[in-house]
Amino acid sequence: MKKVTIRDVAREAGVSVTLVSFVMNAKVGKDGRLDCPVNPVTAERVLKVAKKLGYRRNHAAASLRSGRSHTIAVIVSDIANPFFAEICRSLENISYKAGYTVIFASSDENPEKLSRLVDTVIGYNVEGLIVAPCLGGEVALKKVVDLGIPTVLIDRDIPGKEFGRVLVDNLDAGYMAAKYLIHQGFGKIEMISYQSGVTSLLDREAGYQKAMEESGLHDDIYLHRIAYEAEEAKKNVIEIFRSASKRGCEAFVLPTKKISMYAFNALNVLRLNLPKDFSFVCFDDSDIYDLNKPVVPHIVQPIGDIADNAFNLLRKMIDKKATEAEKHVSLHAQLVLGGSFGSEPTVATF
Amino acid sequence: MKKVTIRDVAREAGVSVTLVSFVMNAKVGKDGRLDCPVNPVTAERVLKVAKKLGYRRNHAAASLRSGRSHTIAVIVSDIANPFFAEICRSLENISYKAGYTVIFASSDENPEKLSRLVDTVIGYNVEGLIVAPCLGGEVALKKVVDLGIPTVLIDRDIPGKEFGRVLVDNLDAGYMAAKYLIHQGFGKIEMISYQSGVTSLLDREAGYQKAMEESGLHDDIYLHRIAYEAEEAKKNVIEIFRSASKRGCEAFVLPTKKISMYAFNALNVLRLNLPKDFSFVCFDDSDIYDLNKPVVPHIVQPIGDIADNAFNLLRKMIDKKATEAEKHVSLHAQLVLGGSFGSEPTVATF
DNA sequence: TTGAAAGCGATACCAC
DNA sequence: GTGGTATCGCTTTCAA
Repeated sequence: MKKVTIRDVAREAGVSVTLVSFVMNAKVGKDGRLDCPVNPVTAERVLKVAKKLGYRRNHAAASLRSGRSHTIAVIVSDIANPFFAEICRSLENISYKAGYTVIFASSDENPEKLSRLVDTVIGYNVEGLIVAPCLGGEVALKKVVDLGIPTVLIDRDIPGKEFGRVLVDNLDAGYMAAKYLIHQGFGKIEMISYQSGVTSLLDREAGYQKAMEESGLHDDIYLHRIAYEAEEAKKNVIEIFRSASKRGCEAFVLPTKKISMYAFNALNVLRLNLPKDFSFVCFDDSDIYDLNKPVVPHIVQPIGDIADNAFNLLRKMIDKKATEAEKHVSLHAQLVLGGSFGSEPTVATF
Repeated sequence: MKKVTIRDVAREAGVSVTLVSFVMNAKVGKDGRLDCPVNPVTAERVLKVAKKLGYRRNHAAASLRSGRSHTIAVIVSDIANPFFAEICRSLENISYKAGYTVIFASSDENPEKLSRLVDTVIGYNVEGLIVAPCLGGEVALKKVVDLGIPTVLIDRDIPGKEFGRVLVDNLDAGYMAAKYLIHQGFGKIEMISYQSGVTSLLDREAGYQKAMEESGLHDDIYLHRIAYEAEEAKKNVIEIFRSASKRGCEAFVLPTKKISMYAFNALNVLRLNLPKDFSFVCFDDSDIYDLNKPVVPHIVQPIGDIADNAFNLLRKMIDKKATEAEKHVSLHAQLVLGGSFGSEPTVATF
């Protein structure tokens, strides 16, 4: 079966290619009729022929001629990370509804790959980019904005006036985590973070500290910094837990999913139990948070909101309608206190 | 900053567009030099000019003219499902290395959306498709093969001679799960599945039954079929567990991650413990399998292999080099017995 | 309301 | 080795 072009349709319908083009690009108005300068009867015929022949617009040709691609690119730092996978799912849905096609790619935290990906998607004439930058990605992204391609940053920030931004307030998230534990009556609250913190982590740490200070617990601030490498990190956390009760520690803020997993592992190894020996506020999502009794409080990023805002902002930027104020969106994280697979989560905001 | 075309490069380098095209499409041979009929000195100059001007091939134009897009589409049934997210990640990596760009999309188990997605990607002149079909996706996919677009099925099978297939042997997977428990000395092994089973589940059930029969446990086969809806399913599973010990049941095969989660939930609700009261073999991946002591045996699909095989098969089909025998790849699932975040998993095959 | 014709930026073919 | 040019399928004036 060979390709059906606009000419085939035109010939078969007995009209010019122009007419066919008009019809194929017409949007259906509110009254259900096509809003294009074509006789409705003719339009109907064209539509029928197109369908009969199985015509499909050749995107390459349309894009080449019009300069528009109705395509955006989404580049995340790791598409296998459930957080990013969810973001991609949402973005794909939203874009699809808005008539945009999405090209996804994963930079795998590699600035060089990011740079080549950027070249590729530029070649696709994408109208805009949504990027979760990897470390060192500044150069590649500078290139994109220099070309005048609207770009929205998510998850991580990097400098640059032209970027749109949809970021979660991580200071607030860390603050909320600690504050919740304080409200529960705990005072000796410790936090376990990484040695080499990225901005998002540093912000969460700052939030924890702010909450502690605000509640007169300045002297109880205890911030651990573990190795990033897994085996080492596991050991570090076990050490921290081994001596924790001696210090009178009652609760932990665990600012990433992985750190939380290390903590659960340590509980296992030391035969400790969650509500009895310690309280946790974890981050992100895990089956184990839900299956614990009671549910482990955890802080999640509003994935749907991130995707919505990122796409809408990008569209505004594409249409050159984004004001400077709109170009920086800050979202609140949420504290999840209950609910599990199948049930609506119980959400709180402090 | 405006676009740089091949003509700009040609003018600046003082050569014809043909030359530039040759150079830009040349592959670097083993000896490090470009394999194209161009004077190396000229080529060098062209390359330098192209770089200076920031030339990037216009993909739409190239694709329009050549009919090739170096693009494949991957359509999964739910991109937020970690299994598919991992598949996508692997596919993106492999394709990228092979010089292919991937368009991802998610049909969200909706045949209509699948159909529209198919239309869209066909318009992109994709050279091939990798699809995890959703229920009712037959029609849309028939359209694709009718157009002669090479298509590889993963995860689920649907009829059709033209499809390539990379599927996991689910019968084998179910067999392995039951066999492992039998080897552990259990006899009263039950399985919890859904009422409305898709093929993959039915195969796993058949595998369980085969293993039981083979070991002379035909009379102990007990296959529960719970509701698909979450709240209902949760209750069903709790009921099953409540009466299980009275029946003398010792172990369960839990053929999906969700069913496994319901089972863990039931343990919680009924205050039962895993090694003491029952043994499980679960499916897929979950933090909770790893954090249990000992690790909960679980069966995983070989994601990397699926992606590798799917892409390689697709390439062969694109190049029309796939024999009929090669068009059906069957992969073995793996039984994971140990290891957790940061450590290599311990894998066994029966 | 309709149609003819000019390109968009690359590649492919053919001539030199 | 190198260059001229028709062409891919569509959108977009512009004219009728």
